[in-house]
Amino acid sequence: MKASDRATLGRTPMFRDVPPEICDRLAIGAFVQTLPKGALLFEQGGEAEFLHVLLEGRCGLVGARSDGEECVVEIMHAGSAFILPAILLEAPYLMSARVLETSRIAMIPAGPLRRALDQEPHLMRAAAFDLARYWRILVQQIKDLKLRSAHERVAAHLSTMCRQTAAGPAVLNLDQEFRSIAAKLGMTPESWSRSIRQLETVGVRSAGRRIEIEDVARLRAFAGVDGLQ
Amino acid sequence: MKASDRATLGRTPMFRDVPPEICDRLAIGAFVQTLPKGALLFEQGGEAEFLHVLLEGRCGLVGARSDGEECVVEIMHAGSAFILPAILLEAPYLMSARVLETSRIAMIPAGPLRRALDQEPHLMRAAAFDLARYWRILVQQIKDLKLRSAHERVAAHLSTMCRQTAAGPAVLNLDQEFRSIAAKLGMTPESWSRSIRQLETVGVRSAGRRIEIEDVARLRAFAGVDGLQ
DNA sequence: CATCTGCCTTGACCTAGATCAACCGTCTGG
DNA sequence: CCAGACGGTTGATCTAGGTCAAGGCAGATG
Repeated sequence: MKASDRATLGRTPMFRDVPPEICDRLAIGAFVQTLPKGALLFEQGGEAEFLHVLLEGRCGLVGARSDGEECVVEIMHAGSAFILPAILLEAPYLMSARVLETSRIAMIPAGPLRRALDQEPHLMRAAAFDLARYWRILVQQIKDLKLRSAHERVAAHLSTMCRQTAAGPAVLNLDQEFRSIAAKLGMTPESWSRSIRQLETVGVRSAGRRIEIEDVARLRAFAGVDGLQ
Repeated sequence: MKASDRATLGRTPMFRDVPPEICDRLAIGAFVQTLPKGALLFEQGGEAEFLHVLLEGRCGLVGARSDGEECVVEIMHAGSAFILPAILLEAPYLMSARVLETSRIAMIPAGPLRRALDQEPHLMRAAAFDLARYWRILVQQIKDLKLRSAHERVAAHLSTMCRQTAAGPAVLNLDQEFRSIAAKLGMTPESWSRSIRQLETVGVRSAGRRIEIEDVARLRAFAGVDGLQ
């Protein structure tokens, strides 16, 4: 593992508060993979052999049915560690992971990680906090699916995309494929397209990947955002 | 806290593997509440002041929109601890909790718990494992919502209700209100009713709260259960 | 015993969003 | 330069499941 990768790892939410010497120890046993778009990182039902830390790029966690139907459960961005629960519980993966755009991924072997977790309270603490953060993200997503319409989910997504802006105008440059965003939001690309259209009524103007928002507060109000996310 | 409650607490998944003396310390600062059906345990957006451990009964975790619309995210059964993430992160509740049937709940103050977590690796470890288990439950639920139809979710629910039976016939006696189950499964009571009806085609016979299943394996196949839950 | 209230079921209807199909830019490789 | 391939848009249609309204039934209450 290169020094620059080691540094990136140390800035990750999961490892940020872990003493450097523990990180170093884990980094020694780890390696970094660069994978192209479309690569399958691991498969639902498989044994968890590595903690994956996304240094750069984007990956999708997708659930599959027995009949081959798939859905995107979550999209991981640079800095995210997955899939810790499977490692802790020594349980098979609940989802597959697919690379959405060329990614650099640190692979930390499960065995040494489990041992380090048991020996280093700091690391276990970091793991617990990381899990707690993800728990909230998942809960938020369930709330989204259960009590927001597709239009509202799109509005909520856009407004979290510009979370630094409290109110007033904003401009977004969406770099993800629309199909991935749509899948994450639990809708088809067609519906995403129509929703973007629909949002013109609350001051959202779109031109390709560039999206102009007249007033973020207005968009938030439409989405029914509760300030908890 | 009564001795019997203390014993129940010690059999909980969260506290099972925690050394008794640590449990005792927490139990001293804790108290037990008995609440009737309908009581509001805590409210979305509020500050997390207690870890709640459900000793007996059932509670629903419900998310709310700003306009008052609500949805059930999860139903907690006896033995479950909630809501740990809010306590760890000192973040406001993402959901409200409502008592679904008369419940006894151990209330463990957040401050002492946080301190104990930081001092006792065993406790932090137990917390991490508990969070990991819940993470998987939530992921499973998202997969359910995104790639199963209402009928299939009902089938899946029934088949997990009789998870001790691998195949062959089974009889269930559902003691929860149907409306709660329906809400948890993300559908209306009417749809639940119709789904139960529909499942007659795969050998499910229902009479009030008693449900007979001709062949659990057949039901599982219909639900597309993947053996991971 | 009669009434009421809450839970469940059933039927008729409606709508959000999926599906299917055609089409349009843009980018890539020959 | 042209031919695909790919990602996105748009329109037409279909359907799962929500909504609304009307009972039915059982347990609580007078």
